[in-house]
Amino acid sequence: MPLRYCEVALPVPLRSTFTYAVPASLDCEPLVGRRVVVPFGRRAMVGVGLSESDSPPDIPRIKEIAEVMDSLPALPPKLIELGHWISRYYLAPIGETFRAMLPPEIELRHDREYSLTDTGRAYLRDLAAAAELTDQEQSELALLQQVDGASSRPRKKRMNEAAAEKLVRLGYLAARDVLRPRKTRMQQIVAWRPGTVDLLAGEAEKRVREVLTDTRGPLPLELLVEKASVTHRVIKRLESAGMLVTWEEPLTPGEDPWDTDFVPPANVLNAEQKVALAEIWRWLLAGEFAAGLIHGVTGSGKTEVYLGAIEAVLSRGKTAIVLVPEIALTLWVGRLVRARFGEGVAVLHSGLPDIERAREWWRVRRGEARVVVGTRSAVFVPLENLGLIIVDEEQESSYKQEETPRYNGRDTAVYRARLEGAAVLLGSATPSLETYHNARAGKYHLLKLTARVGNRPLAAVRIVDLREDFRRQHRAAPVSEALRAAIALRLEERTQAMVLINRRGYSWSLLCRSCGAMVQCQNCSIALTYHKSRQRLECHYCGYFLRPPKQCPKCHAEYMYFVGDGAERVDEYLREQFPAARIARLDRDTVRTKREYQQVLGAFAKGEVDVLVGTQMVAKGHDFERVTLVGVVAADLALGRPDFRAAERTFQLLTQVAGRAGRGVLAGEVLVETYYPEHYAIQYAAQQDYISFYDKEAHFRRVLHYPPFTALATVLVRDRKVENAIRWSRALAGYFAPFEKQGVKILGPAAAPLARLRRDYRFQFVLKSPLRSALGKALAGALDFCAAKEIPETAVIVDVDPTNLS
DNA sequence: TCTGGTTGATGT
DNA sequence: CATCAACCAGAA
Repeated sequence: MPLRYCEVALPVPLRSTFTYAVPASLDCEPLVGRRVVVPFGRRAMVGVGLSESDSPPDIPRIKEIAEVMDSLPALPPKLIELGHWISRYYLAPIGETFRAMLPPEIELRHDREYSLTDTGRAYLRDLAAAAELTDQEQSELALLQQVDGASSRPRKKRMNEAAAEKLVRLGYLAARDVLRPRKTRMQQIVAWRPGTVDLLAGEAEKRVREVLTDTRGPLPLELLVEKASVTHRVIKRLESAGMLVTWEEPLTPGEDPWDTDFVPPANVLNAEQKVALAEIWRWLLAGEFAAGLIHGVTGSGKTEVYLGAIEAVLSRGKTAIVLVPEIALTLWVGRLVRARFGEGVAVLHSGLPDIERAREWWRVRRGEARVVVGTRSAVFVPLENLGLIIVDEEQESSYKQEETPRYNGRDTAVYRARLEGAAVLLGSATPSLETYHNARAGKYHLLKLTARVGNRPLAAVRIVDLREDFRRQHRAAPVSEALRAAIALRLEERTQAMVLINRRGYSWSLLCRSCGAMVQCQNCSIALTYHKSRQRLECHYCGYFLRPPKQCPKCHAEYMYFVGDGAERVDEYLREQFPAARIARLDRDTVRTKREYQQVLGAFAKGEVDVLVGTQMVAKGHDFERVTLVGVVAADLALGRPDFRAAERTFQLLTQVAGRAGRGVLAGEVLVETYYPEHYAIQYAAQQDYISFYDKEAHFRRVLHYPPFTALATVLVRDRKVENAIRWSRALAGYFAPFEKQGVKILGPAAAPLARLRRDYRFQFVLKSPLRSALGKALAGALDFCAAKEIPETAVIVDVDPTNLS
């Protein structure tokens, strides 16, 4: 038997894999796809086996694999292929790429369960019948008997694992890993005891009864407390008075107690939805790769089509992945899917504690789940026999990972579907330019949903010209007069309003009137944002903060003033204007946890809040039936920035937020404040006209050589020392120059948009090419060039298909 | 990324 | 001459 060697990918930021010898004890073990523990430098590390070979590599000292962690390979072959692709396409270190695909590294308690095979049973009979046995046979007999007995007696003794594994290899035993049954979290359910005499004293107690009998029925304790707005003490008292019955019920994983009052919507499909679904059925029946874009206006019921599609794949015996852009949505969508398909639905996202995530991951790996709902990283779940991947809100930039490996979950989904011969369905009300372009070009099938559920009209959008507002008022209030009046009207008629201001903090900068300098972060060269409640200036990139100085740090003049209103200021202003109104703020400064977020939204949904002010967060909420006004303060903040996606982002945000108004029977109105009222992104958003927006924007992109007509990548060179950053980027510029002739346009090196971030000086190249292959060649060579010129790999960050140019 | 070894500035 | 942090190379 020749020695075997195994290529192992280790989670270090290096492009190479590492070769280890396979010890004799692992002779017959296949290692590809399995996680192994190997000595690396001074410590042990967990990596994954990528390939094996018999020929010794040309390396002086070769160490041995210490241990194999999984008996079932963590990664099936298709996922290994996917990992190689990501590493190649996004120029990500191979080990870090594979780490992103593996389950979190906590060691779950696997129990290995053995059972007798037919040959094993025969062998056991032979041994038992034999007159004389060697010591070896004696112990084998004992072991086999132990296994045989284990099935009848559940309480098993400790087993000699090494010996058992040997019998597995000889074919006498079959082994499988079972996870320890999970400790199910329990929740307390409270119900009203039927027939209890009504002797209630307090208001609170009456509310409890009402909730438990008339409006809801039995509820989890926490939810009851919330719904009836009472304290736990009230419940305790009622319980000891014998008016309540309580019992425990298991809590479904990934579900919060507050989620339990969920009623799945009725699923009646309209004509368009039926057409879309029929089309999807066709792809599934063909059984080969197909990609589709489902373009449906807000509120058109894309989700119903998703559910129908999942049902279709499941009925063909295949599995499905549903990707959503953020954690909050996994819960929402997860519940919908689970309500429809029951067990066999796993929810995976980075917000879960590692243990739970690993447990769900292995549950999926062992084939115990057929549908997985999750965020970006769920595109890697080890589902086999994959039939469908759904990417909801495909335009969301959160699908792009902003650290290595810098992959895009949506694009990875398309590639994975191709690898697995599955269908991929991208859904959006405002598709990204890239995706719609693909649909137009015939690469994706295009499915349209143009009617809103219940045929509700879209809200009317009114554009408020801030220039005109200023001319009349001659002072800039945080909120335009038109919006102020509109809010006043809602307060009067007792409906609700939402105000979106896409800037955190009180003011976005502190400026010196004397010298014009802004107070900057000392690590990041970015203006510090003033937070009034915390009385300090904060850096939103690195967390640095300081007391607002009285004097200018540069010229020491005492003329500092705050410029630019943020959410905190708008909130304060509205409270001044409407002292009687109930106003709540929703942004990263007021809500830290998911709980708080739910609470604020919950209060708003229940009508306990009249006006909700907040950042993007408010754009994502669910249906609020009594919202009749959505105001967008400074809608054009993004438009002033030198970002080629600014128009697209603005259009998407406005369209999305406009969809928030008029969800119920009351008609809605949207007010959009802007200094560029004639800008096409704002005009078409007001008209909710995606196609016209696409045509216009596509035209610009084509002329200016931006995606989807040009492949784009950024190369960032960074270092603590300016000299290094400059020297290295000069050297790289020399390397890139010849590629101009091959159709790659090189811009830079220039100071990156964030010229200094977390103490690093940053210089950036932007590479463009109509030919992706040419771009790829230039990039791939760049890293080799760096290695040759002793430019540290970690100083160079390549971002392929960046979502922003910083 | 992590680790350990080397170097040079600082202090007694 | 000891101590420490900043810097650098190497990991199979």
